[in-house]
Amino acid sequence: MPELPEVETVMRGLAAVLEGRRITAASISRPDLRWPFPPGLAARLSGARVLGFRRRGKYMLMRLEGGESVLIHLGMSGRMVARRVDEAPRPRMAPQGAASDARGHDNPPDAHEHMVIETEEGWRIGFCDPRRFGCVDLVPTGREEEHRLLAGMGPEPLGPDFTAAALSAALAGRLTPIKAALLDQKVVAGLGNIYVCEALYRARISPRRLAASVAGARAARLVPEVKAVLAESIAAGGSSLRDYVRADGEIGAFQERFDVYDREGQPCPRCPGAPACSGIARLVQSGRSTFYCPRTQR
DNA sequence: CTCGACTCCTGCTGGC
DNA sequence: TGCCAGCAGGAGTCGA
Repeated sequence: MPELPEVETVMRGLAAVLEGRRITAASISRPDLRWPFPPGLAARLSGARVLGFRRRGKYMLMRLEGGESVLIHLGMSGRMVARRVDEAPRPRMAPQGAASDARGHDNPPDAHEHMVIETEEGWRIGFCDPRRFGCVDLVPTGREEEHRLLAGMGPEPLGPDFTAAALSAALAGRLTPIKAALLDQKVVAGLGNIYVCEALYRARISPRRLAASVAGARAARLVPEVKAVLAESIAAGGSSLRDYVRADGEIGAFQERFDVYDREGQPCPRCPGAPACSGIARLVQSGRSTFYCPRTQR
């Protein structure tokens, strides 16, 4: 489930292969993902040189020569798989080893590969998205922020605009739990379920706390923890859960460092042996799992 | 305006 | 050992 660090990692992988290169071929294998592909996408990609990449929240923007940028969202299951054109597809990477491959029921490696582009240097990039929650669109370069999916998005959490004061202002008056508010991309761009849980844990803030009450000292605690957990994850190459794989096919390592996410019942790293701490708890908020330490998060 | 429920989709997991 | 229900969740949409 790509969140900001995973998108950043994928984007860096793509940039290494595509930046400054010319796209020699592009193809689309179905009419839509979450929404229809823009008309003529394959034709507009073919022959264009890739000038650069940037990221906005969980969106990647690939700038093409000719004044257009490609907007890409990986959704929940999106992967970018890069390989040489003349290379056989590599088997899908199984998180627990190759055991499941032997049963023969697995999809072929290229299943759900909905968009493919190739470069003059012989690279072939496939966008796989089994659940098809991702999307691809075209937007005029320089006007990306006006795109309906980017307009109104909150500050970049790693940027200078994401401050305690800005967060407090965004949360003022909001009666929803802080957990839900941080998932709102209009409050801050790029956080998902995993990093919200991790940041709240680090900041010792209860996920159930009223968003509006996260101001002052609490906001001042939370903002640096959000930045830290994201920066650490990017440095580790993102986290890799289930079907998410980096552009280069290697899996990220950050999931080994989760303090709370998906660790229900395990000891809280912050209170080892504390009799009052019953370990990491799980609760469901707006239909999603939240993991936290009931003793130290208030 | 704000918030929560619902929806999309497929692969993986766990319980029987 | 195999089957299948249930869960996973980003984010737009809609109804209260």
